Amino acid sequence: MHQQTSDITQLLKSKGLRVTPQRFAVFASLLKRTDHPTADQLLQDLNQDFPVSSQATIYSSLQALQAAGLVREVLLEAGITRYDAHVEEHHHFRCRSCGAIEDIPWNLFSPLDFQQLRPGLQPDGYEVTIHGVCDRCSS
Amino acid sequence: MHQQTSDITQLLKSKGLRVTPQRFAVFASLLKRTDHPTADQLLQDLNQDFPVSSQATIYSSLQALQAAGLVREVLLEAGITRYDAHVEEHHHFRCRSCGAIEDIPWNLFSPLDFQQLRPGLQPDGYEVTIHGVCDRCSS
DNA sequence: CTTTGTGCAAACGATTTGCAGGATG
DNA sequence: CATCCTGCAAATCGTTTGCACAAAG
Repeated sequence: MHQQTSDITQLLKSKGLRVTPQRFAVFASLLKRTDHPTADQLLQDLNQDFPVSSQATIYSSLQALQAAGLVREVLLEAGITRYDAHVEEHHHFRCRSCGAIEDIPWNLFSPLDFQQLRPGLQPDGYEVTIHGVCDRCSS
Repeated sequence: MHQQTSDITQLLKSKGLRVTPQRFAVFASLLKRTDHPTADQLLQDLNQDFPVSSQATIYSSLQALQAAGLVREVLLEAGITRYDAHVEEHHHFRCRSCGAIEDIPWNLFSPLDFQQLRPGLQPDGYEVTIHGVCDRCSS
C-alpha cells in the first residue's frame, strides 16, 4: 500500500526485473486496485487515455511479476484468470449472484492445523474461497 | 461411490435430466475417477476404445450435470477447468512441482467460524486450497 | 409426436508465439 | 553494446454456437 514511484522501481529491481514503463504501469495499477482485474481489464485501464502497452506485453509483464512473487493469480470462475498484487495472504468471498469478489482478511479465521495432513505432503500455503450472496444481491 | 447402473439412471432422472448414453457415460466416468479430469481428458477416456461422445456433447453434458448439482468445477490452475462428481464437500491439495491434485477430507479441519464475516455477506459454502509439495516430488 | 440431445464444423475469446526493431542496464 | 522487452500479427487452445438429424419420454 501507498508505494512511492521510486519504491516500486526499487522493488522491481530488487527482484531482478528490468524496469520498463509497461511493467511499471502494470504493477502500479495492480497495486492501486483491489478488484482482481483480468489481463484485458488491466489493458483497458492502462490504455484508457493513450496507449501504454500491448496485449502481448501485458501477459509477459504479468508472467514476470508472478515469477518474481510480486503478483498472484486468483481463480474463482472457470476460464477467467484474475491478478492481484496484494500478495499478503488473504481469502476470497465470491457472490454467486453478481460475481463480485471481496477480500477477506487473513486473520479472520484461526490458522488451519496441518498436523493431520497425510504424511509426505508438505504444505507451504493455503487459501479459503467462500461462496455466497453479497448484501447488494440479497436485498 | 459404488453406484449401480440403474442407480445412476434414477439419479439423473430424479434431477429432471434425460438419460442419454453420452450423459450417462460422462457421469459414470466422473464418479469412477478421483483425479479431477479436464473435459478433454474425459473425452479421451470415453472414446478410448470406440467413439462414445463428441467434444460439443461433453461440454453440454458437463453443463447439464453441473446445473443439476451432480458435478462441480475445480479451479486450481489458470485456464484449466477440471470436473468432479464427488460433490460431498472436500478440500484440495495441489503439488506445485508435479501438479498432482489430492482430495483432503472435509472434516480434517475444524469448521470455519463465519460469525466475524462482514454483516451482509451470506456464505453458503467454502473450500480450502492447499499449495505445497507432494511426497513423490520432495524425495 | 414434441422436446431435447447429438455431432459436425465454423466461430470465438483468451493466451501464446515468432520475429524485427527498440530500450535497458 | 549485449541482453532483454515491446508490439504486431499469426497461431494455438479450450470452449461455444448454429444447424440438420436422431433419440428420449
